[in-house]
Amino acid sequence: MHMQIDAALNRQLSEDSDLSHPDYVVLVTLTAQPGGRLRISELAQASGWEKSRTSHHLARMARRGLVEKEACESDRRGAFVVITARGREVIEAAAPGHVAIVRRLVVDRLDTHDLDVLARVTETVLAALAEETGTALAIQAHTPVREDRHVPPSDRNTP
Amino acid sequence: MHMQIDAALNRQLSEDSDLSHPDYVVLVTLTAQPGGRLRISELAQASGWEKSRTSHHLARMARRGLVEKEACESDRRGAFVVITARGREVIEAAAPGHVAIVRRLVVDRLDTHDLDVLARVTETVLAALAEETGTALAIQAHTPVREDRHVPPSDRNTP
DNA sequence: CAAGATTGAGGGATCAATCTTC
DNA sequence: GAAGATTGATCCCTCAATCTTG
Repeated sequence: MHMQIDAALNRQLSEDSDLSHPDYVVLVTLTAQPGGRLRISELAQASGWEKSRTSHHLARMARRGLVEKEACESDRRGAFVVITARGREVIEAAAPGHVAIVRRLVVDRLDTHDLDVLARVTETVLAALAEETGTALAIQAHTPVREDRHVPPSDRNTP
Repeated sequence: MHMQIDAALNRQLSEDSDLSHPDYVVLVTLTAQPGGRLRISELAQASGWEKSRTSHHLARMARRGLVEKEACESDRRGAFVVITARGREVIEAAAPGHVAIVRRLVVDRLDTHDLDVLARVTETVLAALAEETGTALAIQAHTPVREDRHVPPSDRNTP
């Protein structure tokens, strides 16, 4: 199921915009940040990716002008990623369609109880994963399902 | 959550055996078949993969001696995949550890009610996906969760 | 032309090694 | 030595194009 959902999201995104699903995750995370700026390792943590994957992906996105890197003054090992103006344009154009398909495929099909169970199951399994792998961090909270559940369809189009 | 589960399964498999998660899916599907033999397009359908992905993956597995291809008499466009003796050895060695981690991470953490909800949610979303993409087939039933739920842990180690 | 399957190119993801700064 | 990040190799996956048989 997850495989097919992800395929559908990728398809929708690359038809309507020029973004992959990972691109979308990065841009949404950055727009949620003051200044659209984040330490690279924090972005990695927020999106649940490895350092290496994050680095490769940001390199590709920088090449396309969606983000830029900035040196960090206080810790000269580190770096920031910043969303560009073009990045903002693209994500703003892509968001409504993306949100719509997530609703169409999942949120609108399930009732309150199902969504509660899903939320709980997710937390349980993430806890199990954390135990399993020592201390795998399991932070992941882009669209808090439980909070916008009762908003009427017409008013709901934020990422 | 799915991302982390899949990463954990891949990690476990490549530590304990020499298989990736997709490798495992192919081998389990084949062993469930009389003669360990299946038409390539049926394997694609059973595993929920595209033709192209299936073809590429089988090519890699054939190169490693896990499966072989056979011509089809009745329809000379088609072909069969067959699991090799070595393929059987490998999957039999890998299965118990794989089953164990799935239990540890998911099945043993959830109660009957949660698993029922999950099963229903999965069907609902797959139905939505089928609508969305025209007629996406959504067959996927390797380990029917609902049927082995009450077997005591010690007796449960079939893929 | 449609169905079964393969191929090649290109993005995506992981691992191990590396480089720099703390 | 450890933390922040990058690199290169390699496998995985998708898309579009192709080849062959029905």
